[in-house]
Amino acid sequence: MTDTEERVEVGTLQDVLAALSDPVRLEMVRRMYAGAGPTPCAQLYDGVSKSTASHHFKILREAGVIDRSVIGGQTHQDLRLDDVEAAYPGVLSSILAVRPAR
Amino acid sequence: MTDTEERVEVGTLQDVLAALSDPVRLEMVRRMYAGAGPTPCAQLYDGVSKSTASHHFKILREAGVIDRSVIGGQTHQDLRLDDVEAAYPGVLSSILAVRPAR
DNA sequence: TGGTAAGTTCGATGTAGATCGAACAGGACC
DNA sequence: GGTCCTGTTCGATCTACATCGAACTTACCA
Repeated sequence: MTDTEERVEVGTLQDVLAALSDPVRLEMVRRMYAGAGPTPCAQLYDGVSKSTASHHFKILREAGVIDRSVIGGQTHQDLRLDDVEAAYPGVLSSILAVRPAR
Repeated sequence: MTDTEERVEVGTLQDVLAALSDPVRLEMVRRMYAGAGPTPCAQLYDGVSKSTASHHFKILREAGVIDRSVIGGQTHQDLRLDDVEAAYPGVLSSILAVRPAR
């Protein structure tokens, strides 16, 4: 069962850039992109604690970069690539295109 | 007379995003882009002090986003759009494409 | 009905950085 | 030589935020 929550507007360009300027968060976004689809939280980071990760998810969510959904009782994070692209064409996609291999 | 200084490599993507995530600095970059060409420092900001502006210039310079040149004894800042594009295609140009009018 | 696992929330802490004024350095110009 | 003008550097300050552990919530499962 998929239970998608209310999705807020994408934040300002400033919000989006600030959200992506943190290494932990950029890595999260990259993993979501690589995973293609809702991904359980725990697969999106390592090196920081659960509470820190949750803090970063919140910032990404408030910037409108990601979305939260609950699938079978488990929280998943979902990249809102299309929405961000619609708001700021090329910004997120070009960032994700950096470092094609590795 | 144009006296361009040693130009360092463009920083990491993280550096560039962090540099652009500050409102004062993004505005500086936008004005340089609009000006098209080396621009005197004073025209690139308002609302902050000289020393603060100089601090922001330094961060942009260290990220490889801008360049400093001295024209007729006066310091000018110059956007390194081509260099940043070469390193991270589409990133800076798509950011600058946001908010076409105003 | 416990127990475990996954996320969030809550304080607390530490550090990076945005900001300022004042002092300094280099040209242009008189 | 003096005197603006422009920009950088230097400390100092203050706030934002990245980080953690601990407590709480909810859901699944035995």
